[in-house]
Amino acid sequence: MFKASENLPEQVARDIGDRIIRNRLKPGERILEAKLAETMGVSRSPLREALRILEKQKLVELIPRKGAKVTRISAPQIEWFYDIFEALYGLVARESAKNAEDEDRHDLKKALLKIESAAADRDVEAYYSAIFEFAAVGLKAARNPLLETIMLDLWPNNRRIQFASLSRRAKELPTNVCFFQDIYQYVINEEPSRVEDVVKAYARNEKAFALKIANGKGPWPEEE
Amino acid sequence: MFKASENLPEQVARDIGDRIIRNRLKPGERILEAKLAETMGVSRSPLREALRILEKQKLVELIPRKGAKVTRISAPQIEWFYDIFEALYGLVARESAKNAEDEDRHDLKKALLKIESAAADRDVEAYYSAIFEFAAVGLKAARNPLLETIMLDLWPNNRRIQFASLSRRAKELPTNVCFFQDIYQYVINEEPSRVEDVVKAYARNEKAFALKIANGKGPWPEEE
DNA sequence: CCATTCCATATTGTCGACAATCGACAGTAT
DNA sequence: ATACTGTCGATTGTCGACAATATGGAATGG
Repeated sequence: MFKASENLPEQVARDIGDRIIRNRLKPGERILEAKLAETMGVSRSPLREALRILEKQKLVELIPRKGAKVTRISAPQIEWFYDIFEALYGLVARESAKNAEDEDRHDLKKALLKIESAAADRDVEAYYSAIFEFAAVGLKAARNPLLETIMLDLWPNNRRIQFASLSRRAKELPTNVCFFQDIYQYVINEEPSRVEDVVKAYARNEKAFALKIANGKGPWPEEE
Repeated sequence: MFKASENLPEQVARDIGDRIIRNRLKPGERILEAKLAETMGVSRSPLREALRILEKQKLVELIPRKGAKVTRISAPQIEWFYDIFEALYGLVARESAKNAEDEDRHDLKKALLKIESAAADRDVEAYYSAIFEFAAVGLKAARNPLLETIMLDLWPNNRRIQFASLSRRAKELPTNVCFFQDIYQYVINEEPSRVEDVVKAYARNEKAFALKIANGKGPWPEEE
């Protein structure tokens, strides 16, 4: 089922994580090691390591001697997540504006163009792929590898929260594109505190949107 | 009464983590699973899980098929760490001031008293134990469990950085106590942005101190 | 003399089996 | 009826063995 060429636990983690993000594994659902391992054609050892990876990404909760559960995600968790996201991505933005090299600016421009074209096409999938790329470039430009690992670990959670609202976001895209244009411009002009403010505002905007969705109608079915 | 017997991987992780913090395992040093497992009288399975925990705490670096290495910690790493610490602890501080209950304020007062008495005694060990307690109370009061787990994972790294300078800190204690007195006062008065500023200033202060030590004389012997 | 290939060895990755522990349920005493 | 206790099946935790892979050094060819 999986190629042995690349790291097995990470592949398994990516697969399970994707199922969680796409809500095929429900919040609160228990994960049985033996069953999942057999389903995926691996033994329990790599599967258990995968669970540790997913715990680091806050997609599952590991309770000693009781097993793994998919983490819940509703209004409070969304607030918790975006508050952290705001603080950390504000830092990323500031440091990017301070430390970016020409190459980074070039990559950022490329990512911005992708965002713009995806938004113009109303292609939500491509749009999210593009903003991830944009974020990744910013992360690299910030020149803080520790921050980079933390943010990359948090990213699946971001995707997970956004996933539920994918269909409703099409009409919001043009508005959000402005944020990225501003961010790009301020990075180019090396205005750290400006770009920090914009990114934080963007995070608050995302938070409000996600909360509106979550409260309007629980898109994340609970299951014990 | 009796503490529920802890699970093995966490005990192993704490033991190894402590050795890293106290610099008995040197930065860059490779960790051999079989040897360490035998030394500690456990098999490789719990030891490998312990390594995953330590990776989450950024005390070791896990490289697939090449094993585990103790992470390096010198000037750049110190900057990376404290920049993140500043952003996140600023958030903790602000949220604490907003969300603290009477009980939290009471616990904070107790922790502050411990800090003050330890500082008066020039008891560096007790001082660090007390500021951890102070920080933990703040973490609880912030009412953001996600942030709490992230910060608690980062804490060993904080201790590790501070460890090298323990002996040189005795004379600095009274200065630092003022920070905590301010923090306490602003939390009590529910002034989120004030306490955020103070905590961030504290973080920058710690960063500068740690960098001074690190540059003055490399207290963290490297070893390949 | 240097680079390259190949091999022996050391080390990590994966597996299946067994032990320890948990949760549910039935049985018993009050 | 209720609370306690023992037992059983299901599930996680740990182990030792084996497979896959990396590392370092010797042999080979340029």
